[in-house]
Amino acid sequence: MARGKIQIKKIENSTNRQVTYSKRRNGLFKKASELTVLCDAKVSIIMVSCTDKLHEYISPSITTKQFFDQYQKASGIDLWHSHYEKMQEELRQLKEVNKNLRRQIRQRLGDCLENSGFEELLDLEKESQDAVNIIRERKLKVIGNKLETSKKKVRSAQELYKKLMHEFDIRGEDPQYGMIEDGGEYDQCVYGYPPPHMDAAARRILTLRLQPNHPDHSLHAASASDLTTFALLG
Amino acid sequence: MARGKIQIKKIENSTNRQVTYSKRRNGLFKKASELTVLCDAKVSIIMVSCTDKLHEYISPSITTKQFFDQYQKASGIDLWHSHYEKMQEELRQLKEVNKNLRRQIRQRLGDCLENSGFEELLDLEKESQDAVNIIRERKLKVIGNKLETSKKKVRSAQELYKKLMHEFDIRGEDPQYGMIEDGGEYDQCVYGYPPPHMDAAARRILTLRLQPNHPDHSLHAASASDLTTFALLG
DNA sequence: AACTATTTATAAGA
DNA sequence: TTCTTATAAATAGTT
Repeated sequence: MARGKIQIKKIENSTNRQVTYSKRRNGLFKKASELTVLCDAKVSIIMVSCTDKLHEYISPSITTKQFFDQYQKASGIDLWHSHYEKMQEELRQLKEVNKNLRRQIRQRLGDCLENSGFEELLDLEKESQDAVNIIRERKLKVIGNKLETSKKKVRSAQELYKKLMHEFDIRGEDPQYGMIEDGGEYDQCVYGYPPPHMDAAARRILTLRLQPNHPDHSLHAASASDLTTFALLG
Repeated sequence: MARGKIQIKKIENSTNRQVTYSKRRNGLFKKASELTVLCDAKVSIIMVSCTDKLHEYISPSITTKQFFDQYQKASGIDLWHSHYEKMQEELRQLKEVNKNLRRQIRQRLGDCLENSGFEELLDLEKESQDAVNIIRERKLKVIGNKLETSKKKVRSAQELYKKLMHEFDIRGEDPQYGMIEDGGEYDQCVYGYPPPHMDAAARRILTLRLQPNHPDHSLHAASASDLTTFALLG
C-alpha cells in the first residue's frame, strides 16, 4: 500500500513473503490491541506461518484457555465437545457390551439362570452340551497326539533294547530276554516285562500301552468317565 | 486516523464505540485475509465485544478445531488434551477386555481350541460340563413349575366338570359320563375320555398327565434324552 | 451506510 | 532485520 499497489495473491519470493508476513503481523496485532482498548473488546489472534511458526495475540485480562471456553460457550459450536461426547457414548456402549458379554459367560457357567425362559434354557443347554462335546473331541485329539508321540518313544526305546539284546546274544551272555528278541514284533515285545535299564517314564508308557491295541480308534469311542485313565500321560 | 487523530483509550460514547468496533473489526478481518493470501499463512481471530457478541475470522482451509489442536501442540498448553488421552486409553482397554470376553465365549462354544493346552482343555471341559448340569437342573425346575401349574389347571377343570356332571345327574339327563362322576378321585377321572366341552389345551394337559403319576419326583431323575417329552408343555 | 480529510500501514528500496 | 518514504489503505467524524 505504498510505493505501488499490490495484488492480493501469494508472494512468490520467499524472503519477501517472510518480510511482509512479519510486517503485516505486527500491523494486525497493533490494530487488535487498539481495538481491545478503544472498544473494550477481547481479541485472540493465532497465526501459523507457512513455515509452521506460531504467533499469537491475546487481549490482556484474558487467557487463551478462557478464550476457548468463552468461544465455545458463545458460539455453541461444538469443537471438541461433540468429539468428547462421541467418545463418552462409545465408552458407555462398550461398557454395556462388556456387561452383556460377562452375563453371557456367567450364564454359560450356570449362573444367573433365574430370568431365563424355558426355550432359552433349552437352547443354552444344547449349545453348552455341543460345546462340551467339541471340547471333549479336541481333548481326545490332543491325547491321541500325545499317544502317538509316546508310541514313537517306546518304539525307539525298543529298538535300542533290541540292539543291546543282540549284542548280549553275540557275546553269549544272559539269555534271559531271548523270547523278546525272537518275536521282533512290537506287540509281542511289550507283553513281556520291560527291561530294567528303561527309565520310569518309558516303563509307564509301556504299561499304559498294554491296554488298547489301537488307541486312536478306541479313544474316540470312549465316554467322558473313561478319560481320567489317560490323563496320567501328562 | 482521519478527521483528527484519536487517543487510544476506551471510547466512552457507547454508540461511537459500537460503530468503531464494527469498522475496525472489518478492517482487522480484511487485513487477516490479505495476510492469509499474501503469505500463505493461517490466521484465526476470535473477538468478543463488550456486549459479549462473538465474531470470528478463520482462514479458509482450516477449522477452528484444527487451530486449537495446532495451537496446543505448539504451545504445549494442555487444555483438554490429557483428558482426551485418558479417554482414549480407557476406550482401548475396554476394547481389549471386550475382545477377551468374546474369545472366552467362543472357547466355551467350542471354537478356537487349537491353542489351548491339555490342562486348559480339561478345565474347560469340566467347567462346561458343570454348566450343562446346572442348566439342566434349572430346566428341570422350570418344567416342574410348569407341571405344577398345569396340575392346578387340570384340577380346576376337573372341578368344573364334576359340577356339571352333578347338574346333569340331578336333571336325570344323559348318564353317559356316570362312571367318572362315581369315582370322584382325580386319577380315576383322567383315565376316562376327556369330556367334549373341554378346550384343546386342557385336553392336551390331561393327556400328558396320564403318564407320570408323580411328575416332580420322576422328572428329577429323568436323563437329558427324556426331556423332549415335556417340551410339549410349552 | 456513505463521504472524505486525515492518519496509519506498508511496499519497495536502502 | 530495521529505517525510510512514497503511496495505498483505513478510518474518525460528519452527513
